[in-house]
Amino acid sequence: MKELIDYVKYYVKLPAEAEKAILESFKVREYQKGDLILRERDVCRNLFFILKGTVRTFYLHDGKEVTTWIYPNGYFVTAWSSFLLEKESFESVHAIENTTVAVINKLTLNDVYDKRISIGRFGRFLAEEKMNGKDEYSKGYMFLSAKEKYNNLLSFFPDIVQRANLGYIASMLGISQETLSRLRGEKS
Amino acid sequence: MKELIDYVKYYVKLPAEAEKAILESFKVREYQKGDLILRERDVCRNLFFILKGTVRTFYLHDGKEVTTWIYPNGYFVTAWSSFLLEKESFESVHAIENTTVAVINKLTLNDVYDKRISIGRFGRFLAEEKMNGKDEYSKGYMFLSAKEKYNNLLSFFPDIVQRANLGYIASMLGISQETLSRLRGEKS
DNA sequence: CGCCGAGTTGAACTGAATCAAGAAACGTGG
DNA sequence: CCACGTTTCTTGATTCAGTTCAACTCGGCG
Repeated sequence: MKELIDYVKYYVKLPAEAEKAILESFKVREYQKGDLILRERDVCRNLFFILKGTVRTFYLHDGKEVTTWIYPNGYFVTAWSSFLLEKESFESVHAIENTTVAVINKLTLNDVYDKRISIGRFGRFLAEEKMNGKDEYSKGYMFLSAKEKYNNLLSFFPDIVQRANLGYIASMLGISQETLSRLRGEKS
Repeated sequence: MKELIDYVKYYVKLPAEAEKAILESFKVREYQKGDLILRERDVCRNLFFILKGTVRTFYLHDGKEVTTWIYPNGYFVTAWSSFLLEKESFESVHAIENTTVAVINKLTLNDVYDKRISIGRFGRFLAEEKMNGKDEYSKGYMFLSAKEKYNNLLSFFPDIVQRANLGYIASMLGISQETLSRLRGEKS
């Protein structure tokens, strides 16, 4: 759980009781490679912090799986739209390695947000930072070729090739598996 | 300013003093069509709520302007990455009609966030909702053809054609001006 | 009247998708 | 530890939506 506490501390000062509140509110849970952490059409009532392993989110489009993102340990994951709006999720969350997470459900989270001002502030920073990440990502990637997208991804997530297979990575980049395979074939 | 108060009230209960704090913290400012509200490379220290008019954000890519989004009245705008991280903005904010905004600077905003719990909570909801919007948008648009993107845009922002010119709209959709012009030419 | 920005139309080109086989690698049970 | 089925990855040929470049139209306005 240290990784989670450090993550929160990166954003806000955390008094001892707030740290205690976090440790009490999150539960540790384990998944096997291949397990579905959240199934499409369920309402996602949990927020997960990955302590160990790798997770992807995906949804079905024309009967085919589309990977939306791949998350290594040290990141928060959930089906955001489902979690925030309490509606059925269009995406699934899938452990692609043996994975350990810290889980908190929405009710508990809201409770902690309201009771611990520092954690409430952290919640805002987390949302702001996620929003900003998505914003910069979508703007930055718009004009990149398939090759540039891939090199870019490798630069900030180099071991993704060990953690996720070709098809997932290609899908996450919005390119076909064949194209990505050809890119790998070329040198540099 | 009523529109702004209503916007906040949509997300949170707003005690009278909190409402007063908002009215005191935001200043009204006017821009002429064509004015730059924020210039690229400046640090954006303000958050704007559009009371009247239309605004777009854009950045330069290979010497050409790329419109990232077009906002009508009733929305918050800023150069998010610059505002949140207090770094130089890569994008500019541009009034494309005569526009009236309510402005708040970051210091004042943080102050209000900390002093008024309801407004702090609103800040988190705002960030969460923006994040979610970007998320669903980017996922939803990935597999749409140029035509579907345009029809989709028209369905939730029908008067955009009156408010923004062809080039801005095409750029915002990530398609060329020529392609959008051809789409308009087709019937239906 | 002639210029200018905005929009339209035409023709040629291209990056990446798709379709279609194969080749490797992987793991499970005998 | 090997055989066999399954999944993952590679390679080739073809196709297409949308880009690019270039020229042209239209309406407004000094």
